[in-house]
Amino acid sequence: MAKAVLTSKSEDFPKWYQDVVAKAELADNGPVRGTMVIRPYGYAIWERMQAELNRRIKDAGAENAYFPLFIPESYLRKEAEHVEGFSPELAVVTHAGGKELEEPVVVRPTSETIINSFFSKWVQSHRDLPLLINQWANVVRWELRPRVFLRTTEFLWQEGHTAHATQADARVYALRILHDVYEDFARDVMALPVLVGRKTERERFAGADATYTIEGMMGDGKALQMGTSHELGQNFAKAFDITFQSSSGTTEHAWQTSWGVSTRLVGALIMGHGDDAGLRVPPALAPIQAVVVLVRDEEGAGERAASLAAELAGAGVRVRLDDRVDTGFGRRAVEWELKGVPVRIEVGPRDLAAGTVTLVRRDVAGEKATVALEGLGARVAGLLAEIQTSLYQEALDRRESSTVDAAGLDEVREAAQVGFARVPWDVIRESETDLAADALTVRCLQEADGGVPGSSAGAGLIATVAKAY
RNA sequence: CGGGGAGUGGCGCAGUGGUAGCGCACCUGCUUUGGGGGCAGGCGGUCGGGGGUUCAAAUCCCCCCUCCCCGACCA
Repeated sequence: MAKAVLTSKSEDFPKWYQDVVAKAELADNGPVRGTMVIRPYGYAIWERMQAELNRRIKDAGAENAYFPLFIPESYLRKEAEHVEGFSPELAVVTHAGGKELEEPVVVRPTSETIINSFFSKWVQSHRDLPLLINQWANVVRWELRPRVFLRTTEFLWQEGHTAHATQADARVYALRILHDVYEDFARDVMALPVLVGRKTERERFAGADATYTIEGMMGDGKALQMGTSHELGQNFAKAFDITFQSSSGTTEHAWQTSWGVSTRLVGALIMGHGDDAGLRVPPALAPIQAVVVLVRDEEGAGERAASLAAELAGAGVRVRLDDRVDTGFGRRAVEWELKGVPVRIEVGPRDLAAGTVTLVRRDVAGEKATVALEGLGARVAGLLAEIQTSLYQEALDRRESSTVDAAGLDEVREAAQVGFARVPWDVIRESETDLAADALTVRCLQEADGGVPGSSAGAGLIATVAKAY
C-alpha cells in the first residue's frame, strides 16, 4: 500500500469501482454496449455465490431445471402489466435462418411466461402442488445506462418459480426464500447486512401482487437491491391457465411466487466491502481464502511454502500457493490485495530459521503478524472466522451511522443525500413521486420492529428512502 | 432519451497544419526479490469511421459511430 494503485473511494467512487473491476481482473466490457466478459476470478466468485445459494434453494425444496432462451413474443403479451413493464427493454429476434420470422421471438428478460406455460401442463391436481422450480440462466434487458455487474444488458441469475394451492402457502414460500435464502446468504456468506422489507406499489415488479426485497447499503451510502421475491397472486395462473382440482373437486387457479438474485451481487460485494486497496472478499465467499506467498525460493522456503499450502488445504481452507518468484514480491502482494484474498501468509528464508511465517489479514489495513508455524492451520481457520465477523460488523456500523431517522420530507431529502433516511410511511405516501424527482426512492417498507409488512396500507410502517443503483 | 466530457500502441495520456511521441504494460538479457525494484536493448499505432478544405490534416470544416460521467427506467 505504498503507492496508490487505485483511484481512492472518497475521491471518485464510480471511478474507484471501475478500477477495482479492472485491476482485480473481475470483468471486461464486452463489444456490444452493456455486455460484459466475466473473467476467471470474477466468475470464481460467482460460482461460490451459486454454490451457496443453490444449497439454500434446494434446502427450501426447489429443484433446478432449464427453460429456453427464446420466448414467443405472444407469451409476453398474455400478462398485460408484465409486458408493459418489460417492453422497453426487450431484445426481439425478427430474422433467423436467413428469413424474417412469422412470429418474432423475444430473448428472455425473465422467464415467467415460458415457465408458466409449462406449469399449465404440469399442474393438474392439488397433488402436483407445490411445484417448486429454479433455473440458473442468462437474461437480457436492453439497458440504457449499463454498469458492469450492477446493470448489464445481459446478466446471469437464478430465477425461482413456484405454484401453490393457496395464497397463504405462496406467501409463506415467498417470505421463506426472502429470509432463509437471500437474507441468510447476504448476512452469513457475503457479510452484508440487509434491510428486509416490502416494495411500495410504485416499485413493485410488473405483474406481481407484492414484491419483497433485500436492500444493502454500499460504500457511498447508496442503496442496492440485492434480491427480490415476489408474490404473483393468480395473475400468471389466470393468464396461462394454471389450474388444478382441489381435494374437494373444485377447479382452482394456482397461487405463485418468483424470486431471483443476479451477478449484480458481485457489484454488491465490491461496493459493500471494497477499500482503497481493492476488493475485500469475506472468507465464507472467497474462492481463495488464503494465499501462501513464497518470497524467495532459498534455503528450502519453496518446499516449506508448498507443504504449508497442502496442510491448509487438508484443514479445509481454500488455499492458493503463489510461488511465482520471478515476479517481484511487492507486485504479488498488491495483486492479492486487489483481489481481496482474506488472509496472506508470507514465507521466506528469514522465516525458516525462526520457525515462523508472516500472517497478513486483508480486512485491517497494514496489519501483519509474525506467528509460529506450529498450529497454523487452526490459527488461519480462526482468523478467517474473525475476518468474516469483522467485515459484517464494519458494514453494519457504516450503515447504522449513515442512517438517519427523519420526521419530515425535508429531513428525508437531506439525509438521503449521503445515506438512508428512515421515516414513517405516512409522511411519504403521497410524495413518493416528488422524491423520485430528486432521484430518491423508497427502498422498502418495514414494520416498526423490522418485520416485513403484510401490506403497504398498514399503519405504523417505516419507509427507508435513499438514492439507489 | 436529455445534459456534460472523451475517442491517438494493450492501458493512461501529450501533441493548434509540415517525418506520430511519452509513461506504464509487453518481449530479450543481466541484476534483483520481506510492499508495484534497477540497468540495457526491443516489439507495437492506416491517430473512432466517412467526406471536405489544403502543396500538406491527429490538428481546420461537415456528417456518422462509440465510450465514460450526471439525470429519467431497471436485478
